[in-house]
Amino acid sequence: MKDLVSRCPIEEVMQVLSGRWPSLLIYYLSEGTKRFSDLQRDNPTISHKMLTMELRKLEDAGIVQRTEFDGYPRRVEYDLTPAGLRLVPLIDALGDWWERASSDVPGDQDVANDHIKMI
Amino acid sequence: MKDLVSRCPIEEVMQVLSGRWPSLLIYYLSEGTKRFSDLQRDNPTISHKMLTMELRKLEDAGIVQRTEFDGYPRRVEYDLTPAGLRLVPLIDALGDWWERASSDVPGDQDVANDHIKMI
DNA sequence: CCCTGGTTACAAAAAGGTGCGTAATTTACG
DNA sequence: CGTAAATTACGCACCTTTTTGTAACCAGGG
Repeated sequence: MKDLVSRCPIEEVMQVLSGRWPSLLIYYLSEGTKRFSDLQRDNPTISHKMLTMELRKLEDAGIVQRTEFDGYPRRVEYDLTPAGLRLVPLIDALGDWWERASSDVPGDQDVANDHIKMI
Repeated sequence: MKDLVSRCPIEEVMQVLSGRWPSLLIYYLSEGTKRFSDLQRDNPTISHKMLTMELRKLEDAGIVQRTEFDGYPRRVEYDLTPAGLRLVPLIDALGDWWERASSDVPGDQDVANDHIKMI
């Protein structure tokens, strides 16, 4: 999904939120300040490279604040920006919508009902 | 983004909403019933393969209703389901959030401000 | 050599595009 | 009248592009 096709804000948000990681990272960051290695522990299946790339993307989008500290083992902290914090409930609302949609569709034959609300 | 990593509803919604097309298709379908060829006209850059695949995905997710009519040239209609309709305002809220986030970040050097609200 | 956070180069995998085939019926043409 | 073409919504096979993973390397203090 390289570039936009419609110059509309919705397509733009989806461009940054699309993919497996953005929402997960935002969720874990909503718990509070995290370091690179914390986020690696939080989602063990993300590759090193993906984590840096996704964090940069979120930083560029103004969702995540990156703070670098000088020091012995170099230390970098990540937080949600105020805009990022405002985004959290919107993402939660999508999760709630999905839970409801999965449960009240009658002929929903798939495993949609054993989903666990963990974000 | 093949399979899930966290069994949480948010990751699941993002799996179906991720990408360039889902939000656009939902937007166009929120205008009312559309046929395959209508949707092709609405977004001329989507390939027919992508369009069928994305519509199937949205159908499987319970967002889109597909109705096939017998006839001379076969006719198929697509609508939003009730769940799909409930989703629309949530997506709009993301667009609004993005517009605000783009405008009130001071050091935002990119073109975020000339975005046009069209969804 | 270790640590943390990161970059780079290369390879694998996934996403996406192109074009052809198909159904059933109408219309167009010689 | 017989035949060919057009229409609509795809499925399939093949190929290119984009994304993601792997692994190796870098910095600089301990």
